[in-house]
Amino acid sequence: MVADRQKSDLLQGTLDVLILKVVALGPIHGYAIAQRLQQMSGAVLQVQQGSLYPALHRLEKRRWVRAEWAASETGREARFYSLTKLGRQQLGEQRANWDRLSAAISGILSAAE
Amino acid sequence: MVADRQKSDLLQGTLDVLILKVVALGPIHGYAIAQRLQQMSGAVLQVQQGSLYPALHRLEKRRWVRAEWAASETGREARFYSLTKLGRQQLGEQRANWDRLSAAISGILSAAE
DNA sequence: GGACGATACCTTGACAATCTACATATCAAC
DNA sequence: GTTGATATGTAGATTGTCAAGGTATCGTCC
Repeated sequence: MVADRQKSDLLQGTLDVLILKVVALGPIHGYAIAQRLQQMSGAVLQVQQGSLYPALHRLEKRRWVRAEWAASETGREARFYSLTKLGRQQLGEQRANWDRLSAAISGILSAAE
Repeated sequence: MVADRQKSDLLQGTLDVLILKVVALGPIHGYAIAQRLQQMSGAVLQVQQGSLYPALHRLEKRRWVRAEWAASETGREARFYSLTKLGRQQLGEQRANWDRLSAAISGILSAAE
């Protein structure tokens, strides 16, 4: 996941929860997930393919998502991912975790000098 | 940096900006930085020494912080870190980066289904 | 005197996630 | 027929963190 053109590489580990969230919005294939994240973030987030597919396989292995081949909007075959029950639970947990963490970090960064 | 007792390991790369921020509050030694982060975050963030010292050396190498030996509060010798001009600039940039990024992620995670 | 916990520094080895770059294939447009 | 978007995937390198260890000083408790 790249968050800046020049040089950024902030944030590791958040890709999973972002993917879970997008998949939770309805069955979707990998390529579209990346597009959706980019669009929803106002181009702040740009997921590289070399990050995306390993992440999807990771999530599938953990049974947080389920995959099946189906025809995409363009008529081509694509692997559609949907959230499992376990995945929905994970999404909840990790979302709470993100909230806690981002609040803690933001709090520190805005502390008065 | 550990954010959860059980299993967490969210967030990589944010340790640097957190350290820069704490150092910006005034010269401080490594051990105290870890304590301060833990305290300021309400125990959400716990920086391991194996993360802390490599990070400090990294920041020093990049000339974002400067280090010198001095006596700590307890009278013992310790390495006190202070922010350089470059470091102050970096802190500003990375803080802005964090704000952009966390806003983007939070926005996605709270999107309606 | 000796053990222990807190303070304070540090390194080593392994691991996990990401990035860059590459490879493949289909389809539409030109 | 070549380019660009769509769509999947892998390989190698890099990076940051973690777990685990080490050294040493200081105060306190027994």
